[in-house]
Amino acid sequence: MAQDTREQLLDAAERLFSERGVRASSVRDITRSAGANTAAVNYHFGSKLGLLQAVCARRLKPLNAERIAGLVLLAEAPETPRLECILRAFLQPAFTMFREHPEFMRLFAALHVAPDNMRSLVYRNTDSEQLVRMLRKTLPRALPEASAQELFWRVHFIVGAMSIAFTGSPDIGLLSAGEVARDSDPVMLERLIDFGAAGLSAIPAFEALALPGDSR
Amino acid sequence: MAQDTREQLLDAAERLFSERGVRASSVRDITRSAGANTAAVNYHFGSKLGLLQAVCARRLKPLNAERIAGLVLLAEAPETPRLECILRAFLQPAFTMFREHPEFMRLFAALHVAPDNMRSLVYRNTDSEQLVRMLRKTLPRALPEASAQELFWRVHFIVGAMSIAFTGSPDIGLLSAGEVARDSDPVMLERLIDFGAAGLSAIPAFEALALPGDSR
DNA sequence: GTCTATAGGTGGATAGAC
DNA sequence: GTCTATCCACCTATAGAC
Repeated sequence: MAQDTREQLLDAAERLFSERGVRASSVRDITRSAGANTAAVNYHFGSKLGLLQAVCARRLKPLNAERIAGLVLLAEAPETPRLECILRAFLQPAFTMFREHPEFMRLFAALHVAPDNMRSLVYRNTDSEQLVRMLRKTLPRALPEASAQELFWRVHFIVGAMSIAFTGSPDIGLLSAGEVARDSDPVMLERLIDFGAAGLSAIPAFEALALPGDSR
Repeated sequence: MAQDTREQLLDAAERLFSERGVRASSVRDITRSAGANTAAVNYHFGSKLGLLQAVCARRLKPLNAERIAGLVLLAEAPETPRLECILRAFLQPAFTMFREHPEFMRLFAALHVAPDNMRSLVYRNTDSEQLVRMLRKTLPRALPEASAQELFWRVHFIVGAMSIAFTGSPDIGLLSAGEVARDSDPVMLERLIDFGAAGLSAIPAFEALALPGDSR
C-alpha cells in the first residue's frame, strides 16, 4: 500500500498545512492524521519540506496544465482573444480547484506572500514557466497599448485579489458581521473577471513616470 | 530603560517575524537580536502572541488614523469625491508605511491570508472598524451604481493586490529573471490606484446572478 | 526591570528490527 | 515499506536571585 500511504500523507499534510500553517503542523500530527507511522514522511518525501513541495506539485501541475491548454486554444485562434477569455482561461481552473480542494488553494495563497525561504519550493515541477510564457503571448494581443511591465504587475495584482477570494479577509465577520455574506464560488469568479478585466484595461495616468528599464 | 527595551523588542520581532515568519522566529532569537534577556518578552508582552499583537498595533494604529483623516476630509467636502482620491486616501498611507517599515507591511500582508488563529489578533486596537465605516460612507458616493456587496469584495481585491505590491511575487526573478524590474514605490502606488479605480468602476456582467442577500 | 537557570515539553530526523 | 525507540536540538514560559 505504498501509493496509498503516500496519498494519505499528501492529503493530511495539505489539510493541516492549510488550517494551521506549515510550521505549526508537525510531522507527528501529519502522520497520525494519515494513519501512518512517524517515519513515513521521511521515507516517502525525504523531509517535511519535501512533503510540502510534493503537496504543491500534486495540485499545481494539473492546474497549470489546464490553464496552459486554455491559453493555447486562444493563441491558436485567428481572431484576437477577448481579455475576459484570457482571464477566464487563467482563473477558471483555479476556482475549479478551489471547489474541489479549498484547503490547497488557501495554502497556496498563504505561501504566495510567505517569507522567501518557503516560496522557492512551491513552484518547482509545476510548469509555471510555460504558463507565464503563454500569458505573455496572449495578453499583449488583447492589450497592445500596455507595456510588459504594466501587464506583469497587473496580472500579479489579480493573483493577489484571487488569494483574497480564496482566503476571505480578516475583516469578514469581524468588521461587517452579518452584513456581507460570502458569495458562491461562481459568483466570485465572475466578480474577479469583471474586476480584473477592467483593471488590466486601465489607462495609466502616470505614463511619464515610467522608468527607463520599462521597455517594450 | 524599560521603554527602550520594549521598543527594541518590537523592532526585532517585526523584522524577524517578517523575514522568517512568526512561528519560525523564536523568543530567544528575538530577545538576542534586541539585546535583551530571554525573559523580557514575557515580562513586557505576556507572551509571544502578545508581542505579535503589539507589533501590529504599533504600526496599524497610526496608519489607520492617517487613512481615516484623509477619508473624513473627503466625506466633509461638499462635492462628490473622485474615486482616485478615495483610493489614494486609503493606499497612500500604506505605501508611506512601506517606505519606512517595509518589514511590517510584508508581515501584515502575510498575516492577511494566514490561517485563522493568527488573523484574529492582528486587528485588535487598530481602529479598523472606523476605517471600514469611512470607506462605506465615501465609496458609495463615488460609485452609486455598485451594490455594497460588490464594493466590499472589490475593496478586498485591492487589498490583495496591495499585498502583492509589498511582497513581490514568487514568480519575480524566478520566472521572468531580469526582464521585469521592481518599480519604485511611488510608481507602484500610482499603478495600483489606476488598476484599483478601474476595477472598482467595472460594470458587472453578471448582475442577474447576484444573490438575494446582496442588498443596497 | 533585569538576569540566570531550568522546568517541561515538542520538534525533525534516524537507526535498526521486522 | 513499516514500525518502535530514541537522539538531541530547540521551544515557551516561569521561578527566584539581584
